[in-house]
Amino acid sequence: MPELPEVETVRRALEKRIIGRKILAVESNFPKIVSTPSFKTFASQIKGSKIEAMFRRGKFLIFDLSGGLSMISHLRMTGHWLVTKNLPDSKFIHLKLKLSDGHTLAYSDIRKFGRIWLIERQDFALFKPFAKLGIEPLSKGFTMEAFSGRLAKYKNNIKQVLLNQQVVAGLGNIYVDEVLFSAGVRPSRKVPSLTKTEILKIFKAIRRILALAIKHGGTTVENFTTPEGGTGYFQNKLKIYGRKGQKCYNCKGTVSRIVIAGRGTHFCKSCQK
DNA sequence: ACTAGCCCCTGGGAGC
DNA sequence: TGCTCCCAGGGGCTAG
Repeated sequence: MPELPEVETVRRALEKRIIGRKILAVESNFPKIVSTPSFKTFASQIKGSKIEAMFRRGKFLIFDLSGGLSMISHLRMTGHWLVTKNLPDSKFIHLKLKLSDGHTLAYSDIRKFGRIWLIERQDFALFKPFAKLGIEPLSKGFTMEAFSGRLAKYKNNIKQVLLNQQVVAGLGNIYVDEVLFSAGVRPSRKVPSLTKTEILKIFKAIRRILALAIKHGGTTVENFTTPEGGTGYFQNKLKIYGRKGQKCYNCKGTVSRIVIAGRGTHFCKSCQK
């Protein structure tokens, strides 16, 4: 499932290959993939525009287009972007953008959870999914003060709070488990029970693990691939996620799996207090 | 203002 | 082998 490091990996790969290209034609077999505006409006507005820049905010990808428009994409569970001259014939490809250099920029999504939006750049502030988005964890604004200040609002368990995009933008199920293992904190711990030292450990782990995961091109579980069709490498570095029943790397214990907030949650009973 | 529960989807694994 | 059932999972939405 694409989280911040996977989305950043996609952004970097796309940036190298599509900036400066014009969108010549727009096609879809599933118009609902475009959330707003209507697909018809979307298609007519982006046709002929040039892709000028690419950004990421949390798990959102932003394509800045000429004419003051931004196309925004969220991959949710199984979304992919592909750039290719030989597009495979796939029922999972829901959007095809023919580019001026002969490549097709295509969006594929098995479960169709992902969504695409088109907004006027001047209306960025009105774009609802961004309005409540939390701190960008790799930005300068992500300080221990800012982080603990955000946490102070919540009484829930730390796993659920870290999954909440209003607190820190971009963490998902895999990296929350990895962060809490690294920090030695049980996912079920209520936020008010955390000591300052524990919060500091979580804070540092967030930055360290996300940066490391980006360095390794993200994590491929389920079916994350880069726009070139390659996989990430961070799955080989996972210390706790998906390791139910296996030996903890830190101690002789066994990795446990429980469900918190409807998410599979992995932790070590002896290493995480 | 925060929290719980439901919903969207499909491939794949479990059970028979 | 092949059928049916059920589940994961991000985030939007509604209700409490």
